[in-house]
Amino acid sequence: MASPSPIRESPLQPDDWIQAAFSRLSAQGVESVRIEILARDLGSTKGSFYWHFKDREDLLSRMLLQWEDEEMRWLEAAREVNSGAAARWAHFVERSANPDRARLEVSFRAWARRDERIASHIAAIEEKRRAHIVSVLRDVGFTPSSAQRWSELALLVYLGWMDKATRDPGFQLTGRGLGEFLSDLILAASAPSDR
Amino acid sequence: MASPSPIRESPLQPDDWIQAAFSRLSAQGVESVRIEILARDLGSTKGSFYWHFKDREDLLSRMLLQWEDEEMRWLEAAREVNSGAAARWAHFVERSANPDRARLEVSFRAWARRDERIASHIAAIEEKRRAHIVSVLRDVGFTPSSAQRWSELALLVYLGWMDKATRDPGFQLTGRGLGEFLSDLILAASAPSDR
DNA sequence: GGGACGCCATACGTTTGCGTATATTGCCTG
DNA sequence: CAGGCAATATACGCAAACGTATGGCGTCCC
Repeated sequence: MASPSPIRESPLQPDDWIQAAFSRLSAQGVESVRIEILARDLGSTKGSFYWHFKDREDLLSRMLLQWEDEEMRWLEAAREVNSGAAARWAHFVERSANPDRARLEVSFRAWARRDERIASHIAAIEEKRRAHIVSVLRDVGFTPSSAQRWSELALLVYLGWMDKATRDPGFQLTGRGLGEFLSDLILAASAPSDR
Repeated sequence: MASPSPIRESPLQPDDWIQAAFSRLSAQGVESVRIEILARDLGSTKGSFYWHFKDREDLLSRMLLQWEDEEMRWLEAAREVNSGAAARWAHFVERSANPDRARLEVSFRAWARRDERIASHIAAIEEKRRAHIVSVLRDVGFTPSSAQRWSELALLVYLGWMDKATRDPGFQLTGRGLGEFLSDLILAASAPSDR
């Protein structure tokens, strides 16, 4: 678990540490991101770590920044795609339904619950995601207010799906995927036209 | 945080320790359930703890059992209430929407993600909860298969709501409550009659 | 070929938490 | 009022992690 290649040759980059830390974070939560463990995973020692990072906090904050940055960039990019609403929706759902990504996000969210700093970053991402969904729903003909309401619901379903999918591994396989859940929801929402 | 009354008089009961531990678990996760911290919270010392418990594992497993037991009992009882479906639904939602309960459950779920043992207990509760929702939906006229589908969705919304409500405290207040979310969902589900 | 510096290893001191072992205290009972 | 036991306090040894300090080793550059 999380020891990708004990054989190493060239100098370790900060990003190698960050990747190893992501791996731990995903699998076991922030608490398990331990410097000397990462060092073992990378076949190195703390000496290397403290050369690249000031301390553990430094690592953690770089992790947050990197993750947030990627999420934000993706959402930016997804907004500017000018294919149809259906395609933009599919695009969003496909990325969101990725189990590895879900595991990582769930771990960030758990972390956020114990650290106010993290929580605000999560909130920002969430808000951007919601705006994205709203724009898709509006393109499909939802009224502004119903787009708001249903985007909130869709996000709750998304959150719930991440929780469940990351706890029992069989869920994504045997059950229905996130896409189907959200489709059901949106179809139902579209049926009574407004409300 | 979590130091209810540093003044103590009569002998500490095992349950006092368990309650203090629940408090920590809710606020900061399992990792923060530390014997010597609980002792401080209770104005006591480890000596007392190890008289009542074998070790930390003992405490943790008793916590799980107690929580599971209460959830299960409640669900049993809720099933046998013979008021109308609407009342049973309201009953369920009211209990589920409790923020403190949500915080505790969310912490158990995070714990479950790192411990297979816990996960199976959570799964059992989840399953029972789903059965309860299915029975309500059926009473309201859903077909068996649509009751199944919509119960799954309702549970995802529930999970998502717990996640969100426990991360930003303003959410339960300014936004809509869990009840409204679920009502929207169920109303939408009822409209196109079947599917 | 000898510094200088980038990168890592090792050794150290400290804190925190676990679990055990051994007092200590207060009450209850004979 | 002397034990005895329930309940807790204190003291200890141990392990994991942190962060620092310092030593070693290769490479490049003059």
